[in-house]
Amino acid sequence: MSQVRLPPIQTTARDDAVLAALAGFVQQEGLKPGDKLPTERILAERLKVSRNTVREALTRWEGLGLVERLQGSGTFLKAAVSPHMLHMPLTLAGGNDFASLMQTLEVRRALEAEAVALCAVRTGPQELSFIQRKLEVMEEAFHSRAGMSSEEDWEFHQAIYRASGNPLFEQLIAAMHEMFHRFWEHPLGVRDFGHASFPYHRTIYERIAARDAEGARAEALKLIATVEADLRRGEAARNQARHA
Amino acid sequence: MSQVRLPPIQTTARDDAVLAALAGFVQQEGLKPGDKLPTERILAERLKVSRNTVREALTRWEGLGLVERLQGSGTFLKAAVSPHMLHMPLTLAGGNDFASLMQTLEVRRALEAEAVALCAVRTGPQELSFIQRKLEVMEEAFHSRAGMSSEEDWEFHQAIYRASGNPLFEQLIAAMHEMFHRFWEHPLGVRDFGHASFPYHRTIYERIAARDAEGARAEALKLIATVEADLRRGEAARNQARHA
DNA sequence: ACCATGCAATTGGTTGGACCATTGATCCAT
DNA sequence: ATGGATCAATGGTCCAACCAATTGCATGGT
Repeated sequence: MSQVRLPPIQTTARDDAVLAALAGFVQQEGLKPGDKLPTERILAERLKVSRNTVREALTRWEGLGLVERLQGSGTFLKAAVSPHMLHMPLTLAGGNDFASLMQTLEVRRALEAEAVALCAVRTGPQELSFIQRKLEVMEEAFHSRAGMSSEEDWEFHQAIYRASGNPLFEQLIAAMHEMFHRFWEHPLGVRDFGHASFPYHRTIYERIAARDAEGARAEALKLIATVEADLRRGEAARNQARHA
Repeated sequence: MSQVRLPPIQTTARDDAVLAALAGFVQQEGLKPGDKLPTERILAERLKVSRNTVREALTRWEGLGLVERLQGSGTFLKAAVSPHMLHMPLTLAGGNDFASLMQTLEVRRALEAEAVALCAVRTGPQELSFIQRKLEVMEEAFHSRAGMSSEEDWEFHQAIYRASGNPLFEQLIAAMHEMFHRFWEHPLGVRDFGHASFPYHRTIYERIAARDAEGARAEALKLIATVEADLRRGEAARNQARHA
């Protein structure tokens, strides 16, 4: 690495200064996600900068998902924020075709298997009961709504990722989830999608509760396999329809 | 899913509209990274919006690393941009370098194991010989420079991800790699870092060449384990020094 | 008392215009 | 031809006003 890291001195970095100050304020004030932070006008006045500058800074935080702005209401913290944090913007070029869907699923398989295993090792009793509650909600929704439980399903998985002790898993799989749903908006011909995966949610939970990391990983892999099979089944049906 | 996907009509989404229009422009014009895009003033005029609005939109892209703004010079494309892409800013709560490094490493373990296994199944003879060449370059660099071969090391791994047939793996692990190196800038006490992982590069290659997916996965896990051990060793030494 | 309607203050979103700071090219004197 | 000064282009900041959505309060009807 011959290129010594000498960033050119920045005589003008008001945005960063604003964000740094705001991060310090948040920490000092002990603000948590959901709390409201000061008005743009107040920030501008206090920091002795233009409201425009404040807005550009907040726009950056909004883009990073750290903050949510509601017109007429205020700006609210959306995630924990600390003075020293690292942002790694990731842009994925996802297509809306079968191949892209399979690719996101492959990544999900890799991440989910590891997250579930970590969860089995690390989760505490409190998080475990939280996961259990999500599981029960999901199972009830499944039975009462004849298999449509994708929202509760997702919350169950999220609870697991959160209990893995590594926030990166939650963020990455959320990205995969969103890519998946780009395609999912308009139902794509696979009826009863997700039915086959249903029983594995409980088996995964049981393996986690038993602290059986490898068992949990195996069950997660089975779950992903059923989703993959559903996907292939739908694709085959679609190809057949097209050739008819 | 009781919550039907009905996004509230947005009477005000000028920023997004600007970015959508700009993304379309970039694609239509065939602009590539490094190219300069229109002036803020021109964009404001053409899109019939205020320059401030254009600026807020570009600020979002800048925050996502898609664009670079140089005062006095212009705004330049920094990454490929297409109308349909997913932005997922990853945020790592800093403050504790060691914890952050371990978190990126856990994700890398999940992804690398799967990528290596997929590679063993899918790679063709041409990609295989490419990987072999990267391996030999890396081994020579290792021997001639007394263990410093991080650049060639990385290229070897990249070749494998590329041969996995799933571009998402390459993008995601590249993100992990960059995060890892953000902390790595200032060497943090672990001398001979990476020495222990050296032999596993060849064993991974051999398992891939033998089309042994599970064997390759096992070797990759061993490699990650050595890196993790190095990391823990350095952390322990640092803690000891602090308590002295 | 209770509830609904509507007014008014608050707050983020947008606009237009001005000026500053940096960059890069152009032009001029040597 | 070279070196330096000048100037236009461009992003960065500021200001003051207005628009649009939200919220809460006050007023009035039941």
